[in-house]
Amino acid sequence: MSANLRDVARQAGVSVGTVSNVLNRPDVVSPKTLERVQKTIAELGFVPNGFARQLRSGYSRTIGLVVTDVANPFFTEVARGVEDAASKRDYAVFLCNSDESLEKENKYLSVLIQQQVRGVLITPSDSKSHQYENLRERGISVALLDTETKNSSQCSVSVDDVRGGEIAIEHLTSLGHREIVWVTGPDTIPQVIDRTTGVMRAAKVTKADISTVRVPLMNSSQGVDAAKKILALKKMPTAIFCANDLLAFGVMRGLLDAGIRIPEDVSLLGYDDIAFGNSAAVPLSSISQPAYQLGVTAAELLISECEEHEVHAHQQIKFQPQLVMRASTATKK
Amino acid sequence: MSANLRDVARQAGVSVGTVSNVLNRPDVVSPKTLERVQKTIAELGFVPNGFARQLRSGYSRTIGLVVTDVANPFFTEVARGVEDAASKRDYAVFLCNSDESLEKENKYLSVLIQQQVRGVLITPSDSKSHQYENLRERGISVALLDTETKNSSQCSVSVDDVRGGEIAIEHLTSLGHREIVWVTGPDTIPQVIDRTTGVMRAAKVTKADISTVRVPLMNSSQGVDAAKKILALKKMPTAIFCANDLLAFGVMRGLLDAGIRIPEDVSLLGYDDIAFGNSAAVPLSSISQPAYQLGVTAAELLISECEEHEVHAHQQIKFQPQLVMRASTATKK
DNA sequence: TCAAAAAATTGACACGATTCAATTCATAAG
DNA sequence: CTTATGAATTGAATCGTGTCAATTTTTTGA
Repeated sequence: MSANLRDVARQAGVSVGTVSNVLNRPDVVSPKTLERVQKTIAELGFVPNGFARQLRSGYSRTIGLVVTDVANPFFTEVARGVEDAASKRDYAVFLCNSDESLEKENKYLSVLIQQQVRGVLITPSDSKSHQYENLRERGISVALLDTETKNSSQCSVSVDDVRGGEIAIEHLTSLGHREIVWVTGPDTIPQVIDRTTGVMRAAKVTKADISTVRVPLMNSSQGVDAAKKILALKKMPTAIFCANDLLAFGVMRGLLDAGIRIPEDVSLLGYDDIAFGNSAAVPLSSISQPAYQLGVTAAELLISECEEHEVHAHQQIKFQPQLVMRASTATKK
Repeated sequence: MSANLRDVARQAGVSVGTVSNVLNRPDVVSPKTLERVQKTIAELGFVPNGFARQLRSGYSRTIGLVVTDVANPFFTEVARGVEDAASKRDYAVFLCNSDESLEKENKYLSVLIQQQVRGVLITPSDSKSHQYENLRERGISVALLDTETKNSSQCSVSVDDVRGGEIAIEHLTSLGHREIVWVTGPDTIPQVIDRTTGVMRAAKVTKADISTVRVPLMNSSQGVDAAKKILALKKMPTAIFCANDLLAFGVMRGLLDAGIRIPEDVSLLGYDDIAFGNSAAVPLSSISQPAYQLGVTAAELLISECEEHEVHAHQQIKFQPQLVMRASTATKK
């Protein structure tokens, strides 16, 4: 059906070995031949068969990316970074969506094994999982994305979530707030755990009073539910900090609908600083993370681990979050 | 390194053909042999090599999804639909982002060919492209996503964009608006072409006066630019219709920053009805499309085409868009 | 018990690219 | 003009599995 290496060789009047060299080591081919073969390749619309190539070399040029929620613009941005970096090195990316469920995560990891990916970039949906060892035994590199790792036997690229939690509380208390509600997801999610740690640590220092409102998923409709819970509290807080912007948007909607003014009645702070933040009903103050950069760095690190397995030194890269102040947080009246 | 078919065959004292049969057609193997071979497979921890398997069979269980902008929540939602449906049928999905560039689109199509995907779901970034025939010649099914096709030799799943354009203008004119600005992207993009057709058709009927503001990309920062262009017009319109919500968000920001009130001074209508619409500074009226459903349907259609190539009848499925009225559009004062 | 039919098994070949030892070609030096 | 040297090219062998015509073994029926 479609042209293969042999067809190209015949058409160009050279051997298959030469065509292969044109593709993989163009420097050893004479310029004249190189040009002729490349022209033939273009004419026939030849594209090398990845399977055959992989069968021979033993390695694929694909990686898997497992995130907890593609619908979250933060992860979309991360995914773009991963894809751009991967594509630059001629890798293709499988995108998998775990929906914060360990079961779905494991299912996708199986799929990735079947697809014989070279490496996997994963945002764990749970703080502990043994499946990763399983992958490594099969020679598949694994790097953690947006999560820090304690053991130095793996790469990780993360943002300092503990510090992020601290910055948030420091910001709110510096505005005079002491009664703060922390709206967050399941405490099995690594980011949630770290941000909570930061929140509690800073609260201790600044003598703030934190009440936690926990929801099962970190999206905007759960945020609306959280708002209801907050409205039902005996005592309304003067500030609310949400574990991500999606939650914050939901909370904002829920509060505004109930006639609560932001930031006059209550300050609202999000996390992630997604692009919609400044288009929101009340432009949302947030903790910003370098999402795209995170993706690029992670992909580069993973691919370098894949290709230089022997000399590769595991790295744990940690970016710093940053406060972005907009209209939704203000001094306590 | 790891055991292969031949090793198993030797160890179990049978031929490679028999081992292959044990794996793929266990019913033709005698129970006695079956058990012995399976035991050997377990002992050696043999896992068949996917590359070789796929190389031989010529088929993979992967599909490619090419969208113009993953950062756009509309496409994210579509992607989720595609992935859920694909995963249900044990297919993995390569996600590719063309950024509305024909060049990037073609590059990704090459990558997908290399990966020997079984089929491709594509949102064309240009109204004409010959590359698709190229794919089909290689036995890769192609279905169009979010784009209608004229010729019945391919599947397509789309939303009636012409009608969407009409609905928008009908809505705005029914509110009394006659001076309308149409903010849109390059007129090479199929959706842009269709929506423009609808806009113009409805404008003729309702005697509305349309001026077009065109930007090179359909994202929110381009929307801000569009707002500047609108502010520079000799005569301010009373209503603005944007080709997607991201543009509308940008326009909204640009206008609000300039002190223009929405909808009091000007009505603003978006397209896509993304989730953030009702969290926006002014909740955005929009034309809604069944994004998730679009993705699910497209994936199912594509996979059925892949697997039942002979008996498959190409279908062109068209969903209908719907007006969602929020606060950003109002009667002309 | 034997021939015919059915079931089970075999193993060479194919898939398409990569590799590398062997060969041919081009260039420079003597 | 010859030889030595390096550059360019060749093509058979290889990766691990699936396929299928051919062969061997087992079952069936009289």
